[in-house]
Amino acid sequence: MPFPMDAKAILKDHIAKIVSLTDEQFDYVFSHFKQQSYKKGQAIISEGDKVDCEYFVLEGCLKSFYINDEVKMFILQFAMPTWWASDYNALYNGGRATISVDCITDSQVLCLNSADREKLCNEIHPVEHFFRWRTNKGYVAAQKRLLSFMNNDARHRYEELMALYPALYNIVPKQLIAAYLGVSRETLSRLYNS
Amino acid sequence: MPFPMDAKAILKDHIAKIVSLTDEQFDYVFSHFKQQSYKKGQAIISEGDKVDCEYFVLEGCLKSFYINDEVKMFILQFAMPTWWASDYNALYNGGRATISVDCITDSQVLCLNSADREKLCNEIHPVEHFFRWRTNKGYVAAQKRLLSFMNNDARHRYEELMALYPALYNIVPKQLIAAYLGVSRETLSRLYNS
DNA sequence: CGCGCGATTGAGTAATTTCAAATCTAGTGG
DNA sequence: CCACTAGATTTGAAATTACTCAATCGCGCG
Repeated sequence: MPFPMDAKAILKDHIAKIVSLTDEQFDYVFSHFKQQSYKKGQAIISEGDKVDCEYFVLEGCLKSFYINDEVKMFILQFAMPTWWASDYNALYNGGRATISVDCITDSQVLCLNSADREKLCNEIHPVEHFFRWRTNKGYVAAQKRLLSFMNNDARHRYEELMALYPALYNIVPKQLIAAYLGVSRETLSRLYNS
Repeated sequence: MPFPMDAKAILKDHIAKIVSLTDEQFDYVFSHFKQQSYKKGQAIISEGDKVDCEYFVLEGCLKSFYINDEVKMFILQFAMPTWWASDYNALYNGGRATISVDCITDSQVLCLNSADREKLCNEIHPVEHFFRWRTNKGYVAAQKRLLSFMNNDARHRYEELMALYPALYNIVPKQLIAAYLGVSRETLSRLYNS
């Protein structure tokens, strides 16, 4: 995707699905976002970083992940366009990142500072409503995934994931899918060849 | 615990930790809550119910759980005093309950209708802020638990749970702990006797 | 053509589950 | 105070499942 893209329109649409802002309000909100480009493989948040932004994906695909002591990676989230990503624990509690975020493909993001988000939430009630809605969606999704983890085996979770985001199949290497499902890549491979 | 208890003071404290409301505002907010008593084992939300309330625990202990086709139970959350519980998926998306909620011990709760919550969020900006904060906490906690599920074995998760809520050990039967950790009760038993 | 990364396959091992049986514990009624 | 019962917990043994490690395969790109 060589060039521009109306970041503003994309964000505006996204927000308008939930709350209505006047044009001035939206312009003001938008002025707090910074657009950034990243290349495939590039890190956005690395373990140990101070985290003060969250990222809205315009284009491309990010992953947020954790790497344990045995250097095994676990993927918390794939972030596709109009999704948000960050280390929300560090972002809200002010610690250093334990969750990393990087780019699976070349990506365009809008980045919003946490202090700015709080300011906007304070100044414009509908913005606060929007962020409550968004977090709520994330919460419900996380609970669903947790349940699926406890209840379903890896094959079932694999099919669930593919049904939900068919696009992933072509974009992300299978080992990342395995890291999302919480199984070894060998196990995943055996799963869908039988 | 034979008798009263200042429900109002408990909720007021809880909210005041996050946002400040005037006394009139809080009185108004509080007027939308209904206090209810439940006995040990009693159901608050059952699978298939229409869900239109969420519950703030004043006293006692609830669990929210899912039961699968093989009648195996998985616990999403133990709700202790000042925690909130409901089937948030059904509550926000308007479906029937797939998650049930019941009482592990005799309990006192304050119940808030979803329509009322939205009304209050609309009318009083700080209330919306409060609920955003609360949901955010839940979101971060759910992500942490998800990671722990992928990364740690059952023993580790058991120790984590006990470190976080030592009170549970004396209150809830071990099989419920197992249902929370996502292991069989036999495995849990073997875990902490070695 | 051959390198390198990702994906697959095989074999042995470790962890968890299931099913069944034995044990423990708190509360009840005599 | 004791016997009894229901529910909870523990233990054993076999079966299942996923893991690791190692080797092989397949394919795109220089």
